[in-house]
Amino acid sequence: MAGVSRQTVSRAINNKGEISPLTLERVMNAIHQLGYRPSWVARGLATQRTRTLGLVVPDITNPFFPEVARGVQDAAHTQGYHVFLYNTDESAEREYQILYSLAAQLVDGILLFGSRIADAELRAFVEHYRPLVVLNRHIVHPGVGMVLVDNLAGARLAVEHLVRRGHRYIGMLAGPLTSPSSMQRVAGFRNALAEHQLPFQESYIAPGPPTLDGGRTITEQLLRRHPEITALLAYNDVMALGAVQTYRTLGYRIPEQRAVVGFDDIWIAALTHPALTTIRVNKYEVGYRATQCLLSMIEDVTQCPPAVEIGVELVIRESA
Amino acid sequence: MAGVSRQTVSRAINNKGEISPLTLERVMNAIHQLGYRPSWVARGLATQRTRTLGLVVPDITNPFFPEVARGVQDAAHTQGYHVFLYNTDESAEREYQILYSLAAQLVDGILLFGSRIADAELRAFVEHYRPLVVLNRHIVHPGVGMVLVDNLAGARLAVEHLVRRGHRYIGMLAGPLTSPSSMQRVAGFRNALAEHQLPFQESYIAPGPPTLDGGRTITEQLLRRHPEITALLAYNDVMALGAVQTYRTLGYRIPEQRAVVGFDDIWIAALTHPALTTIRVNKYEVGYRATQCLLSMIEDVTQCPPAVEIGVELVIRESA
DNA sequence: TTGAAAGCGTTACCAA
DNA sequence: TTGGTAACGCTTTCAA
Repeated sequence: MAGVSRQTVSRAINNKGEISPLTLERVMNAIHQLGYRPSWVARGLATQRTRTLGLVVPDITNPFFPEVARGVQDAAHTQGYHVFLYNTDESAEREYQILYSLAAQLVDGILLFGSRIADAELRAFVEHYRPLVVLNRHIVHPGVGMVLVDNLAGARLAVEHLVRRGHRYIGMLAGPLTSPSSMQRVAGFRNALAEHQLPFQESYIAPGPPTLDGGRTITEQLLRRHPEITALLAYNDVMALGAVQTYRTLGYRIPEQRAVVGFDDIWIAALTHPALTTIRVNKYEVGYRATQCLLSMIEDVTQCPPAVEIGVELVIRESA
Repeated sequence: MAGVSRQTVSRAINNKGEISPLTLERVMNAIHQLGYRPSWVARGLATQRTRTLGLVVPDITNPFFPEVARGVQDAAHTQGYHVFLYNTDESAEREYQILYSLAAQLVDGILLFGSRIADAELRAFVEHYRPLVVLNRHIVHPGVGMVLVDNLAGARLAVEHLVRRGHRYIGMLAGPLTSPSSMQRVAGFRNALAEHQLPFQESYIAPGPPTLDGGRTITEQLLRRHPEITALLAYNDVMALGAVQTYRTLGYRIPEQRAVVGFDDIWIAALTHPALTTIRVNKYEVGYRATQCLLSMIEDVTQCPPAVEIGVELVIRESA
């Protein structure tokens, strides 16, 4: 319709110069009139780039991840990238399936949050496939980006706050032992207790599933074994909510008799009663900066900074 | 490596018969050893099908949508489809951008939730593009699937419950006037008041943004204008939470003096204090069945049933 | 049961 | 500044 070769049309669309303003205009007109849209697929085949990212999370229904996803989407969108979403349900097998289905030249890069797969395997994957960004794991390897939440500092902030409120016997509702984030928060908790020379026994740290119910039952156990404990740091807000429920049904007043600090500051934390004192993690930023890191690696594998650090903040509300 | 033509390899991969068990095995062995994965992109170009869906929501951060998304993912996954996620932020312009970027042969079908685009435009889009499923909109057109939540029944259930609790003056915190779901819930509210011959004024229905803050301020207004109102039906749980907050800061006891019923039954509704009495919408089912409908249309445009109906249920907790 | 050739819609490379 | 030709990696069609 514009009377030019398809090559010229290609030049017009991608406008990387080398085309006269006149033909450019003619081509653009034709494109408009025809409602022509270049095929993403054909382009992908020709360039070996799809401008597509894969976002892999344990469960988008987990209140931590929607905001992360939003950050990813927004960052991806500014560069014209599309985002695939996947849920692993914490299953390593499912994670493998997803990873290897993505390996079929579907995406240019992957955001892998809450991964269960071993470091070595991830390295191998990256070697003959595409760049990857992981959350809260330390894997130094070209093609692997890291986003690290300052979990150590977060746990310390929480403990310090509790100490200031006069608590001496503090327990921790740890998450799953397989979760690196949980292990980091536990480490921070340990350090902080030691720094303040607070009483400590190994059994002050009680691991469990990072759910409401997990929080409830672990709190009961801890209460039975260590009635001296008056304050709890939870692996995440959901567990903290469970702890609050247990304390309340047992008749404890919060925060006067028992105190609970959560972690993450999910949206609900401000709306419960009592509202949760917690360590805020900027989830949107996690997603946004992870994506920036990934995109820069897609341009050039050596580009991503060694690690993206995400700060953390104490939010004082009512539960402590 | 298997000593056969690529055609035979193709046959082996797609195993639609016409291949001897022996060669099949030889090919499969080679595939395994080489770690070969057929290119999604090349396949898409050849078949004009990407086995990919687009999920468009206002905001994945809105607690209604993660569960919907999960339903979509799960349904898509059973058929080997991948899912793109997009946020419109309720902007019609952004919605257009997304739709037309998807029109570049990227996806085989689209799930459009919370759309702001006019019916006619959607029909036009479907005509020269791909099938589409919409939520809570009535568009009868080949290639358009509908998922309809029974908002009318939901509002009736809520009003009946309030009446049973002795309320006569009932107001409604409506959502945005542009939202079809909100309008349906308002219509159900109107009907129910009429059925029970309850007092009604047009200003008993107060529209506002479907946010916590919207709920708060609309409740204040309503309280000032109509102090006789003792019970509220909210467009969604978030607004209901806002209403609860306003009532509590004003010193009303809930549910003794003032009652609030929400809508949707988002995850948080059970965890607030008081826990929210609400109308449950099975969000996972919305996503799952919408996707089933879409997938059947992708196979054959005439396949989707005229409308997928999603039932609704009264969940009695503490706020009413 | 297998293979050869063409085609899917773009971009890359080189020549004009 | 433009166009011709050859990829890109599959599937489809038809012939052997």
